[in-house]
Order: sequence, then structure tokens, then C-alpha cells
Amino acid sequence: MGLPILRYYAMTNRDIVTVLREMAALLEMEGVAFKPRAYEKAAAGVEAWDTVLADAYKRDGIKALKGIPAVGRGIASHIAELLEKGRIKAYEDLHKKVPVNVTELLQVEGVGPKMLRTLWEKLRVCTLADLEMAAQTGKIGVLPRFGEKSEQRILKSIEFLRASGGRRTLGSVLPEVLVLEVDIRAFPEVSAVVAAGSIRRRKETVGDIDILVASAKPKRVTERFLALPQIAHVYGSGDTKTNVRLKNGLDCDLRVVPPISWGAAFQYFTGSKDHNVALREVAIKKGYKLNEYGLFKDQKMIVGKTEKEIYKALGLPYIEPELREDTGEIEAARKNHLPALVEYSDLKGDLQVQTDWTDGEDSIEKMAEAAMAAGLEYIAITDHTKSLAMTGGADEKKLLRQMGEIDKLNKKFKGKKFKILKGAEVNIGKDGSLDIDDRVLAQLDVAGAAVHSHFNLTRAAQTARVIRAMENPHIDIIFHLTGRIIGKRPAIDLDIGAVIAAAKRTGTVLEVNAYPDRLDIKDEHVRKAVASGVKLSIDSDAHAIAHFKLLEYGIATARRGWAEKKDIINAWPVEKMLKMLK
DNA sequence: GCCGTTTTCGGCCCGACTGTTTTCAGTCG
Repeated sequence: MGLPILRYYAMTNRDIVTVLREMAALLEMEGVAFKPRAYEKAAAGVEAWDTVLADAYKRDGIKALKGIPAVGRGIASHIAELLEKGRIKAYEDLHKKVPVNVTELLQVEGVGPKMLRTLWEKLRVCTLADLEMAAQTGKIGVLPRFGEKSEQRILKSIEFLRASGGRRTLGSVLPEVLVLEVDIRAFPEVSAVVAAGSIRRRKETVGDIDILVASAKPKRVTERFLALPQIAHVYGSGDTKTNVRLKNGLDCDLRVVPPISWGAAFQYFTGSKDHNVALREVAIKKGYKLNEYGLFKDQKMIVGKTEKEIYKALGLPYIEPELREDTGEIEAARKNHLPALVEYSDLKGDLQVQTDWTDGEDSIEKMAEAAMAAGLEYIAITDHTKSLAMTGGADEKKLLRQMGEIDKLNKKFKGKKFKILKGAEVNIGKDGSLDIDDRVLAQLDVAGAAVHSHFNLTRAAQTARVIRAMENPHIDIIFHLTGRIIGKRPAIDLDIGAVIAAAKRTGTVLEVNAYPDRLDIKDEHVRKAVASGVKLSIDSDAHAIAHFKLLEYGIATARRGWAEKKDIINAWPVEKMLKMLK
């Protein structure tokens, strides 16, 4: 892994974040006060900022950098130096003092900046390989304030680090978590159990599982938990807090709290960390102290039983978990401007459904029946088009034939409150052209278009291509705009601002694809689209009857992007929805 | 180094667990 200072050109936001994080750690090693946290916050600010800083800086200079939250004069000038020269002198000076591979080594659980400093001073540990070697040869256990157990723990952490490889999609984790919840709920001493953390906030990927339990007998609960068959390794376990690795490779925290503190604990362990920090600052300003046991005035507990009463005591309305990312929700709450989020029960239709006419598993009729059973009132059949030959993509003739089949089925379903709409997932070519003739597109109820190839064009080319598809007078929706597959394929390089502006101008809807590996467009793009007045659809992209339940993940993504029912066209009745389309 | 419903100076979130300690520093969330 090369150090960031070696990349002289094309400095990405990610590179900047990495350098700022390293500076935070290096300052911490030096024992410098407060600065580490300032650099951490600035790194988080850049991470959440989605304009390309290299471009913004070229255009607007240092001003573009100081607009980022938690970036002030000092760090802005560091970033500018990095963008211009590919290096930061202050970073290099720090790195010279303790020349270790900070980013790599800090991934080792239980190893922090202070330990790294000692390990370097005494043993010249610079890399993960150095650390492993030192631990294996017993050199760490004999250091002051280290011991046999520290050494074993480091080796175990390195092993896990190599084995796991990071976060998993919410969709792949949630079903397993629900099983775990059921198992724990069966303990007789447990009065409540719930997965908090990023799972409750419905973040698209999950790094670990936070299970919160209310019980008056924490020791007994912990014993039972540690005896569960899902557990692979115990990192640590105390009276109220236990940390384990599950057999599925994920880490899991169990916290047991007394029922009286349930609300405070639920709030605290739901996070996000940044939301909590901001909330505690609100508490301090009001002369309170907020922790996982309650809201306190001096030593006296004011509230703690429910989340609602805590927010209320802080002068705020309840904030939905999906909003708790410290991206303006506390400010919005204070002004009573929180969005009325689209609800999980709000969807009336699904506008992207594949069938056995192309690469789906099931017939149009079966998909329709499954959608009805899922409580929907309409679906659009959107099979692939001819460019996707491997799926048996439809040409104009096949589409017309399918429309006839849909007419027949709609007659059959007459009397039920359900309608099958005629649609297609039209392929967008390299230049933005479409592979279905306009005269046929005009006959569809819902025409979606999507990118399925040429993922590596330049930003300008990708952006122009998608906008050209939007400008077609028949294309109603762009499906899975960026084409990303989480953890496997990066998003195509798009100027999201330009795409959203074009969607607004052309009256094109953007899809929130609910498939857990896609979630495309993602939460922050939803927020931008909504802010620009662009309408969205939340679609399952179902390829089988079981897939309608995936809509939940799309709704979660829309909620995380502050979307309301009025922004989601398939939360509307079918007539109103159709009227909105081109 | 950042930031402002007390503030352009003086603050900066809070608690559990571990290991190596005889009272606490380091790490984590």
C-alpha cells in the first residue's frame, strides 16, 4: 500500500480523507491535545462532501475548501497544498518522526495511536507484517504495559482482519440479525431486545451488529448470550457490555441496560456517533448531561425511558433513526422543519419488474399475484430490451406481443384493485441512444431506461449519455442511475448535479433501486434530487416473486435521503402516478 | 485546529472494558 504522498496527480477526495485521518493519528501519537479530533472531524467533513475537491479548488480556490464543515483556515491550506503539490509538509514532518503505516496498522482491533508509538520506539514496527512478526516472536509481551494477552490479542486481530474484509450489505445481514433477536428474546430475563446502530438507521452497509437488551439481570443474559451457537469468539465480556465475533464473520456488541434507561440506551446505541455528539452538545447548552442511562440535571435523572421524551426534553421533536447522521437533522428539528418521511407502508406500486419473458424467474401473472399479496395495487412489467441479448431482451415485436398478453391479464384481473402496466427497461447505448423505436416506446405506460454497459467512460461522456436518454420524450424513469454494485462494481462517473438538473428540466423520474446490492440512487443523491424537486420511484427490480419484499430497502434509502410521500410517484394512486409521467 | 442561542477566546462527549497495574492509560463505540 503506497503512501498518499506518492500520488502526485489526480488527488481524490478519498486520498484527502486518508491523509487527514493519518495526520489525526500522528498528532495523537505526539500527544497533541484537541488537534487530533479537529483533523478527524475535518476528514469526516470531506468524506461526506460530494463535490470533487480537486475541481472545486481549481475553480474557486481556497474558498471552496473552507465551505466544508469542520474545515477551517489551517486544514484548508493543508488540502490546497496537497492538491497543488501532491504533498503536505506538516504531514511529512509528522511522518518522519514516526514513519509507520498508520492507515494499515490502525485497522488492527485494539491497536491505537499510542500503542503504535510505543511499538515503533521500542521495536521499529512500521507495517502490519512487522507487527505480526513482533507478536509471533514474543517481543511485544515483554514491553512495559504490554503482556502475553496483548500479544495474543494482536495476533488474533490480525487474523480476523485478513479473514473478514469489511462491511456487508444491509440486505445480507438483516435476516440473520432478526434470527439473533428472536433467540435473545426467548431468554426469560429479557424484557426487550432490538438491533440498534447502523442497522436501525438502515445504512446500506453494516460493519457490525449492536444488540440492545433491557433486563434487570444482565449477568444471566450475558451468560445465555455467550452460549448461543452463532458465536465464534469472545473479545471481551463484562457485566453490561459484551463484544463477540459471530460465525458469519461479523462482530456483534451486546449491551444490557436496566428497563428504566431503555430510551436513553436505545437513542445512544442507535447513533450515529456524530448525531450523538451533536445531541449531547445540545444537552450541555441546556445544562444537562446525556449518556446511555438518561438525561441528567446534576445527579438527577430527568428522563430516560423513551427516546421521544429525551428529544422532547431537549426541545426537539422525535428524529427518525434514518435521519440521525448529523447532516442537518438537529438543526431542522430545532426549526421544526423535519421532513414527513415516506412510510414503509406507503408504496402502492412497483415500477421495475422482470419476468420470464427475459431474465426473470416467474411469469407476468405470477409476479402480479405476488405483488397483490404484498399489498401493491399496480406493477409495471419492465423486461430488458434487445441489446441485452443474453437475457433474451425484447425487440419491438416482442414488446408489442407482451403488451397484448398484459391486456389479457388485466381483463382477467378485472374486479380486483390491481393493474399491470406496460413497461420496459430500455438499454442506453454508449452514446445515449435507445434500442427501442420511439413509436413503440410511445405505446408503453412506463418507459424506463438504464445503463448496462460501457461503465468506464469519462465523466463528461457518461453524463452526456444519460442526459440524452432523459431527453427522449418517452423515457419516464432512469433505472439504477449509477450502475454500482455495492462491494463489486463502482458507480459510473457522473456529474450528479448536472443529471439532477436535467431530470428536473425534462420531467424525468429517478429510480431508487431497492435491490440490496444496488440501492441506486443512494441516500445522498436522493437528498439532492428531492431538494431540487425531482420525483423518484422506489422499485424492487424483482426478478422473482420473493423479491417484492426488497422494496423495504429502497424505502429505507429514500428515507435516509429525506424523501417524503409526495416525492415518490409510486406511493401515489395509479391514475395520479400515470398523469405525472411523460 | 475549529467554532459561536454565553463566545473571535476558551472551550472541546462520555462511559465500559481490558490489561497491567496497585490507581489508570489506552481503545472502542
